[in-house]
Amino acid sequence: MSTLSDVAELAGVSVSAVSRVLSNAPSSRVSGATRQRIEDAARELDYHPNFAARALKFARTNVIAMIVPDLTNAIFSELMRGVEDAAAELGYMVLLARAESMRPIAASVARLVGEGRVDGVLIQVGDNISTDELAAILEGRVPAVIINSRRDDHVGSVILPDEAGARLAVEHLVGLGHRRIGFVNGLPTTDSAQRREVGFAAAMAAFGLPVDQRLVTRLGYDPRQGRAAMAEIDRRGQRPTAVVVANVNAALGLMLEARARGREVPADLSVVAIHDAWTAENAWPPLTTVRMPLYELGRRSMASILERIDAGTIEDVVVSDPQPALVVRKSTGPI
Amino acid sequence: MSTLSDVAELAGVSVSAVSRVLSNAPSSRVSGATRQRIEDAARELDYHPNFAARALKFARTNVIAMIVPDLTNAIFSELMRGVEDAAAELGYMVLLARAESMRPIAASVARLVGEGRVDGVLIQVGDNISTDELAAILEGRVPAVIINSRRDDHVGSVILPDEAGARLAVEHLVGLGHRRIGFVNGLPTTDSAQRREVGFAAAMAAFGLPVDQRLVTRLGYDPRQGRAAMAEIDRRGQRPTAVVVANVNAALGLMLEARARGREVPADLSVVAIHDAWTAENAWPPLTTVRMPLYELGRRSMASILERIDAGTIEDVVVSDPQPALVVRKSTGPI
DNA sequence: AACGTGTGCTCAAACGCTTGAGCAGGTCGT
DNA sequence: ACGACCTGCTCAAGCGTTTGAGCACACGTT
Repeated sequence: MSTLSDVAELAGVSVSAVSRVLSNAPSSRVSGATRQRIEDAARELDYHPNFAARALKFARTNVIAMIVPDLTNAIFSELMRGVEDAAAELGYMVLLARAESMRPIAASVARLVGEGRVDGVLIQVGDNISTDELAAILEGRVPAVIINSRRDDHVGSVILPDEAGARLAVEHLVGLGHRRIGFVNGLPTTDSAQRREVGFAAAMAAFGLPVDQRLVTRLGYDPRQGRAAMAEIDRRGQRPTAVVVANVNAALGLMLEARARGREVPADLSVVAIHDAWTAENAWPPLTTVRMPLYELGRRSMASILERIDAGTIEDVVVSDPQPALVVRKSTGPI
Repeated sequence: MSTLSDVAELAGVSVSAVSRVLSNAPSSRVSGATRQRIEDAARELDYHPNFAARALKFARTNVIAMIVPDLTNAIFSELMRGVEDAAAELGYMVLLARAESMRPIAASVARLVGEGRVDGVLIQVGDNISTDELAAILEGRVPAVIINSRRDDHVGSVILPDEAGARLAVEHLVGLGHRRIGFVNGLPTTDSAQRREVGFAAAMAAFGLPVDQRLVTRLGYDPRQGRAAMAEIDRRGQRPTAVVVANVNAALGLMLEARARGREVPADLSVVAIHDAWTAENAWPPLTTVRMPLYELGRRSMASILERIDAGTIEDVVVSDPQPALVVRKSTGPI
């Protein structure tokens, strides 16, 4: 790793000259000849500006942290792809941090920002932490954007059109003739779960269908909790002809449990999940889903945190381009 | 973000005193009283040592980069968990970089290390790049460890006991009475695929069973390629009673295609895959797998890169603790 | 009284980079 | 012929840390 002064020495000029040439400053005022010598020297020594030195000088690292509840979630990879692509285009890098519970989140965020390792944080909250707690932790002191959870506060957010997604799922099922439709949701404390439930209820109401609370569970987004939801609905002695599941992962578990209980999908039970992932098309039966713009969610989040950092703007965004779209596979059928 | 001199001012001492106290240097020689004042001041100002300044001083960032072919792979999350846990314990952070093809790998590694952003890189190679190419890129100049691919060269590696894993799968199937056993492998250029095939062949030989090349495909590790493998074996007019699939993801696709072709798993075809993941237990039928120590692979990789950085040691490690273990679910049955 | 020896601090340089200020020499206008 | 101005550079400070060297004072010894 060669430094500016190595290059300066080789080119026979001062470090300032080299710095100005290599970062082609507007007011460089360097002759063509020296410019050439400097560029040659830099190339010969394979010069790369030292990251730490620039970070120290500018109090800017061009790194943002992405904090996620778990890596297992099939949704994460698509989201992350969006974040990374946008970051790359804007000259940023992404530091990934996993945080299972709230305490590590508080600790990591404090360290990351306190030490000046990152310029800002992107936080994808899961079931594990409420938005209120989170906001309390951040207290608006650190540039942060919350993904998938809204918070009209001193911290920005970017979310998906969850109501619309849920509505699409209901419309599909109703179109197939279903009327006894269940809803398998995430934890009721989760912001996105709340919005999806609102969307579900609104869509049902629009069709003049009642929401039977015995067909509604709020156990969580994971496969295991999807299984539990199926078991719970069964235990209540209920037989919906179709269910909207708020998350692909939960839907996978739910289908498994349905089968274990002798119920065929879609013959006995139609299943449509919100969020699409590669696991959906490789499930059996291949899962009908509502594809949400996760990639764009990632991109938009990155844009939003940079806005926050550069301009101080705090915004709450809903990413609805492209619109949520129904992906019909084999897990839904006519009644 | 307060600095050392802020603390020094508040405590009424010099920055050096503060530095020595807060990094509790062995030769501090500070009175109890000033030590107390300094610590109080630091707490009051919520002082955190600036990362960039330390990095500049020590030419060390305590960050390592993890480069992966794609985030979608269910295997990745377990591996990453191991890497992160080990990193956290050792005071390191992980910078995640995705790299679809070779060129970005070369570019990112060069930048990351050249700019001194990271102290070393962990590279999980996929089907997309050969180990030879990779080694050429690195040329031993950057501290790197390759995961899942061996390379007895100027670059370290840490891999899994792939032969043993494949053997376990074969033993399970033979124990169930199968004799016409197929092998659905990753691309033949992939190092791990080669080892798994060696293990498969050796195990078959140990049982006195022939390896019928018409039952062997080498199409890739992805679900899509698993589907293609099933189709290909069918096209060859072959009917194995069981297959060993070199990767869970491919196995999922293969089961889907088998069903599409009217073959029941496990009644008509037993399927066992190498690598366990949450997708395996949520598949239908739940997939029998050979669980490999992926978490430990991650941990060991982190340990290995730090060895490389600190001591310069270049090692080639096989992670076999815990041993590969058969996880019997519902995709395999007696003939 | 002079001297060594701790003790408890401070000084200042260095890590690699950026950037406002300054300086020598040439060119131009009057 | 003399100031004004441009051109092409260099100087030096500063970002926040660490750390060897140094300094003032107190204490115990001869």
